[in-house]
Amino acid sequence: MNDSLSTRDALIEAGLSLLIEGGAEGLTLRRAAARAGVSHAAPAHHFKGLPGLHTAIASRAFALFTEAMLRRRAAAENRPFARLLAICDGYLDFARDSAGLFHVMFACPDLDPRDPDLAAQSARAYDVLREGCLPFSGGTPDPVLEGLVWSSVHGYALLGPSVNAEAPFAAVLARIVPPDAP
Amino acid sequence: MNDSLSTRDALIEAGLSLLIEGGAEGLTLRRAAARAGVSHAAPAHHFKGLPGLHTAIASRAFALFTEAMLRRRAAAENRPFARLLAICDGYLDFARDSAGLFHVMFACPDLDPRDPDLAAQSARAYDVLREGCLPFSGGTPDPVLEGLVWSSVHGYALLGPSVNAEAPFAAVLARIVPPDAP
DNA sequence: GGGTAATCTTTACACTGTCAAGTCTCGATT
DNA sequence: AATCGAGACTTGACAGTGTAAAGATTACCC
Repeated sequence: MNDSLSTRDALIEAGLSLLIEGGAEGLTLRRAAARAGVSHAAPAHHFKGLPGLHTAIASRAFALFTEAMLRRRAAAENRPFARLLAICDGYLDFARDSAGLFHVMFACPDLDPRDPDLAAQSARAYDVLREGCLPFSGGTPDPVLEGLVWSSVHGYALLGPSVNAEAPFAAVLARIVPPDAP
Repeated sequence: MNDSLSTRDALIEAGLSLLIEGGAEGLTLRRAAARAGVSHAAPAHHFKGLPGLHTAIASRAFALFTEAMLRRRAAAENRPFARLLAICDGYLDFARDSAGLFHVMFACPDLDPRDPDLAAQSARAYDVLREGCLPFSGGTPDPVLEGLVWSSVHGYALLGPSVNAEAPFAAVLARIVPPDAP
């Protein structure tokens, strides 16, 4: 039984590494099974087919995603703009360096949106962003500001090189919230 | 020869309808070939494999995308904020109603970025957005503002329901550029 | 006319996800 | 303690995918 948990995790870990190495197209049920050392039909017992594996992987990926944002935030100055920018930089780092995971998290049409684990992990990630916005609305949540920041960084991450050249994200963010006073 | 052009177009048209009917997973080389009335290997002569078909379809889809934005803009009041909002609404309409096409245009990892047709059509689409931003920067282009608007509407389109409830896009846009005076 | 290039079909191959049936192990019940 | 049974996993098969090679057919140009 502990063994079963271990192969389930092994399958998720194998899927993560396949996505990191080979991008969005690198992940395959059979390849993940092979890398985990089990037969090609083993995943069907732990997940509901490929969509199930996708959502399990996305759940883990959201945890790594949150970690990337927190890591950046911890290294930033403790001032509102610097902190929010650091969070967004973590967002952009992850989207750039782990494009395969990012793709499964946000562009995979077969994720199970009712999976409680996935919902919890993604909520945790968004909470980081939300909390970074708080200082700009006097400590009480401002849904419109949160939606704007979130949409902006997400769109910026996906559009990528088309915008970056002429508009670094720090400049974009400075149009949304006031930069720290010198 | 005219026949060859016609089957090439028939393949693209078949791909478009498959994407509209069945979403991103509805498109298949073989299905498009069958719907176009040719054998499953015919597409290989007109496109470089599936990636080639994808970029050809994306090119056409960008034209429809531009059309959706222009249609909305034409029905809007001739005031800066109303026009830019209308353009963005066209953007969001298309992303919602033609999710399959939108996915191929923006989330397909195998598009050929050097295809001149695709580059031209996507540039045409972005020009609409850019021109909608002009009145807010005194008539001279403002790359940072363009990047902000573009990222915001794109991110908003993809994050979709997670944000919409509490933050309609009109409210989001009103944080970026000043609404029209009453 | 003869040849040539393009268009399309046929055939084959490796790979994918999924399903059905069988094997095995281990724990609980009687 | 023997038996049962449920879960984990394998094996084998199937339909469907993209791609490549090789052959047919057609249209066009010299």
